[in-house]
Amino acid sequence: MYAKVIVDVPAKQTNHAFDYFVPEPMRDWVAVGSRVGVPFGPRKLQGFVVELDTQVDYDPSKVKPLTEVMDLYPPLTPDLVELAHWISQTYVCHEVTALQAMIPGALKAKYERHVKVADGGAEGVEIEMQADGQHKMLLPEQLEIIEYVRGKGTVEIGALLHKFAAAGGAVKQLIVEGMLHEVQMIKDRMSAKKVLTVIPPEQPDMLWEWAEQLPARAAKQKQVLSYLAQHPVPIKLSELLHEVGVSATTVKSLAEKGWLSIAEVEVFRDPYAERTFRRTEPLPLMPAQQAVFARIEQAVTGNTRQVFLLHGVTGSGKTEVYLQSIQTCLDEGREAIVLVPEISLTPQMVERFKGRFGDQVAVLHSRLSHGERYDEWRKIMLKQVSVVIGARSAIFAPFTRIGLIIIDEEHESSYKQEESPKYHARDVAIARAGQHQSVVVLGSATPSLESMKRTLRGKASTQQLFDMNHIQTAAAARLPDTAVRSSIDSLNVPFELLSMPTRVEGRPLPPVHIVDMREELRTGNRSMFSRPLYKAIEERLHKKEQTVLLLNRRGYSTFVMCRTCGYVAECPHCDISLTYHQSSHAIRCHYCGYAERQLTTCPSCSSEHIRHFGTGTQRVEEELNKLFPGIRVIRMDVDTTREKGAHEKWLTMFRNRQADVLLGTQMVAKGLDFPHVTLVGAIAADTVLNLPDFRAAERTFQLLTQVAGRAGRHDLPGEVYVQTYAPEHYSILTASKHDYHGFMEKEMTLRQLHEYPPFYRLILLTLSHEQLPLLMRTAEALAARLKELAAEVPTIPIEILGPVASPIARIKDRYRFQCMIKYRGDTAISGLVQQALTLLQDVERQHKLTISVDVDPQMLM
DNA sequence: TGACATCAGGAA
DNA sequence: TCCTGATGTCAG
Repeated sequence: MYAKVIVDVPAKQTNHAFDYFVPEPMRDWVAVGSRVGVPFGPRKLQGFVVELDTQVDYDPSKVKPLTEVMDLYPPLTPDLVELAHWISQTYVCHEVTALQAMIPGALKAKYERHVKVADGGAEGVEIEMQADGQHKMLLPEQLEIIEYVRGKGTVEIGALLHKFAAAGGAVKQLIVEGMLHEVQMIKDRMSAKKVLTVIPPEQPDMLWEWAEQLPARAAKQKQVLSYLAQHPVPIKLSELLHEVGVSATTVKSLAEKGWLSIAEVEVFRDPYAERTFRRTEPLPLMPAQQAVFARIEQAVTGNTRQVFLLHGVTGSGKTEVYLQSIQTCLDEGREAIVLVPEISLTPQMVERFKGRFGDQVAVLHSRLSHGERYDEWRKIMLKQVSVVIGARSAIFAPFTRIGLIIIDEEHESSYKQEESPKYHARDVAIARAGQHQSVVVLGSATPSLESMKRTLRGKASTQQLFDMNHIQTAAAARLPDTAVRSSIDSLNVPFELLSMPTRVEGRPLPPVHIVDMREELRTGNRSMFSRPLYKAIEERLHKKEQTVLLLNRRGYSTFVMCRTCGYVAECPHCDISLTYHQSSHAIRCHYCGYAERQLTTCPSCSSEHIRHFGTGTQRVEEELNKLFPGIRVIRMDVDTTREKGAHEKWLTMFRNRQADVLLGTQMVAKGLDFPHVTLVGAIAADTVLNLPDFRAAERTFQLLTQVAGRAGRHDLPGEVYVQTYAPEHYSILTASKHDYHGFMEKEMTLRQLHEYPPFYRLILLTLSHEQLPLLMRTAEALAARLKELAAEVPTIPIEILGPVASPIARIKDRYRFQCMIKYRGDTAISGLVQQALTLLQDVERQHKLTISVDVDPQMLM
């Protein structure tokens, strides 16, 4: 039997499966999805089995055997292996990169090189016979090294070199001469946590008898035996010691007598072990919820692939619909995956799922430690759970019978991974649903334009409006050979729109007041709080109600500027201004980590009038304290929530009304639900609007809608204040009227007019290199090649834009240039990109030029 | 990617 | 002639 293996070398030349022989004893263990150790040239590497076969095309005499199987159970399912291939094709990345993204970081291979004393080598003698018959004298330090290694068994090379650094090349020489044998090891970064556990005998009654046999002075041992006789179940050693009040030796001596056994038992690091979740029952559904649920239920029980786009206003009860849909899925004996944006994976959210499904739920998010994350993942793999809730990468949960995939806040850009593989979890979800014939529910109060457009397909009236651009599959067939090989599809599945236009129990959406900050300035208010918002906050303080304030950090300046000459501190390695960090009194670069002391004088004009603009939230907090002495403010931003559990701590405090104001960035806009919040203020609603991004209006609309949704969700009515310098902008106007459709229509028209997604698709290619001329030449060559290739596919209009300097033209002393491919239709053309990239292969390697490909980019940086 | 072979050029 | 660094090639 042979295995095709993708090896752990992310390079173009090795981006294909290699054949290995599977030795007889391993056959029962190796499967598609197994992690294996393989010899690769002179090295030993980790790889993933992607196929098993009885024969090979390659010269069988050159095929090497697998050296080890890393796991008892393959960490990937065959469908994930197939999906990895689809991802590597669709998003233009190496296949290992995609495979690697599917397993927890704890299983990432760590390569270690060890040495041991060679068999029969240097058996305590000073003279060793060489193969060529020569006698060689070993130097004293070499002997010392050999004795050291012999004593330890095996020693890691780095450690050995370090210890015997003084002996010069002695270690290396010993390896070359064959005295020391090199062993390459592949290790996991993390292993299952094991705990010493005491296991009572099969017949607990015996314990009493044995206790009798013990001499009277062995009182402690007797205590242990009687405890176990009363509780004849396995117990952690540490727990037993604590309960009975004895030492480990006591228990060990009992184990030596064979009366009980001590074993290492795997345990799960459960981050929620300390918590109990109040069990909840399904709530009665409102008519709109009921209608939506019925449709989903029908699809789930019908076992068909179907993608629903659920448009539900904030507070319309989407979560309850999710919960009941999952229940249906579980009743069908299938599993469910729930994706939420990292930022809204709050304790509140987890609580709702744990409350309904208890131990059936695994939770995956970035705040877990490596070990916790690994253990949650293993629960999924070992089928101990059937629901997983997590951020983006939870889409790769190794389930085998997926019935339902839910993506909450479908429009969130955090579903797009910014590093390779640059996949979009929404599209991966649809692809995976195709493999399992499962249902996908995309939920949002503000569905993305991409998703919205896909609900309109095939409807004549809207088709006209939005000019659906169907590319026939025949055209796809003429694409460059590597275009789409996989049977998986994701891009051509139409969505069905479901909607829940009202809040539960008929609660009104809160009124939104737009405050024109230009007007405030004109009438002499230079504070960041407008008079209406100031009054509103004052009123809440009076009535002991709570306020949520949102400051959009993105696009908000935190730079350092000289007020005399206008000098702005910039990073010497990147073309970006340095940001001020109040906590460390330093100014630093976001991209490369460069930092310097806070300036006291201007390096350009020596003026002392330096203005350090602190992070936006800090400034707002200061101002709040100044305006409302004694106000209790909780500030939530990257600085205050870095610590583990900090997020939860602040929110609990706010819920318990230990603060009047919750001030924060994006993270306060998502999914939070506090009954006493009656006022929501957006301090600077239009900061995003000014970014050079075609999605700026959409982002602004989404954010305002989300944050407005935090007010008045319970019995107390709420209101919202939006401060802006662009009060007439349609994204702000429509958001203030809760008018999603109005916004959508306007934005669709504009996107089409300007030839942006979702009418056109984009692929962003970014090249970077230290030397500008070489970079520019290469970028030009790439663009030219792309144009050539594009001309060969006349059925699809493909436009090549650029090359131009990237918006951030230099990062870490490397210049950056980008090309944009813009094309119509829903056909993947990544094959074309792959072809063009082969042209640059040698430049890439020789001159260390890097190219990054981003299919359907979310950020155009 | 990284281990190794091969080659060119400088120092001894 | 040896050593060093650059460049090229290959991996089952």
